[in-house]
Amino acid sequence: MKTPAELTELFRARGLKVTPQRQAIFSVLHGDTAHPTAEWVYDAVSKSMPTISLRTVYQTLNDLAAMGEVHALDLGTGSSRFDPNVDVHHHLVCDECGRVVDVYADASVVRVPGPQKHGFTIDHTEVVFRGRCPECKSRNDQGKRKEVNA
Amino acid sequence: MKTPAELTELFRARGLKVTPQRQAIFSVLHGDTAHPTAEWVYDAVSKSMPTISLRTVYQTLNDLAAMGEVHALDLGTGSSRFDPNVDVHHHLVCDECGRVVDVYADASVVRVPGPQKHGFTIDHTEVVFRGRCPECKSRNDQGKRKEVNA
DNA sequence: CACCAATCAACAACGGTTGCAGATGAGCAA
DNA sequence: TTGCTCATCTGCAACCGTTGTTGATTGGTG
Repeated sequence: MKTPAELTELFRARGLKVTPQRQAIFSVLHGDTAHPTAEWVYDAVSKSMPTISLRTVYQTLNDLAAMGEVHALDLGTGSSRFDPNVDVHHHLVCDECGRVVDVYADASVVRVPGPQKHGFTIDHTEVVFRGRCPECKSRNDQGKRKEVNA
Repeated sequence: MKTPAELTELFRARGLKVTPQRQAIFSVLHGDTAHPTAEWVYDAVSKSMPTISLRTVYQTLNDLAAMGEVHALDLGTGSSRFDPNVDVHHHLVCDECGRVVDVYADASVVRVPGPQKHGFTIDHTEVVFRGRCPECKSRNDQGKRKEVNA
């Protein structure tokens, strides 16, 4: 994603005001790879700006999404995730804790066979790899051992 | 998905009662390819059984999902879709109207490069092709013509 | 430096889904 | 068939993530 300074320019260029709240959100997002929820961003920004409202966070995240500077993801983890990485990429999701990591893989090799297209125009292809992250795996192993011992 | 008769057996085998409500839901789902929401199933069942509650529909759909007889899909269309097709397959989604159609394509050709796995174990790969269905395309074309003429 | 639209925070509303409590009825035994 | 008992059903309220609304506040332009 763009730097906070670049986003500041972009907002100004669009006639949007650059408030301290928005700047705080820019800097929280910058370099983030954890695919945060709105709530998570709210908590993070609240640390340095306790008076910010969750509503403002949603507003700014939606503005950024509308400008294409972040992507909103729905990965079935309950709430939307916001992805500051706007390069073409895919996701690896832990079905247990919801952790999401970026994956660069070539999805153009999967094609819809013509007869199955039903006349659709396909804009893009999303690939979601689902499984377990190492942390959840080891937690499960402990659980299993306990069960066996019990 | 299994036939209503087979599902009846399955429920009985599991000690679950087979109520008229459940049977009505089985027969609505059987052969359905539209990936209905709970609300849609509720409306359909209500036609023949006007007193059924939405709560019961959710309950039965969740039971079926827990038994693996339907899959719950979250495709970012607002509400969960229930898919009676439990074969391995993927989906083509219209970003405009939310229509979903099944796609049989080999996704095993997309792999996560080892270094990007972060220690995850990958259970399965979901591919979502996004675009426009023919109906929405033609509706848009009309809109565009109007704009141009206006 | 003043003005006014844009933004803010707090609150209520919203849609989808689930928890709850009392009424109902499926399945079993006699 | 009849009656018993517990799972299920229904209707309602609560819940969660998100968005609309409102008056108060604030930033940027002239």
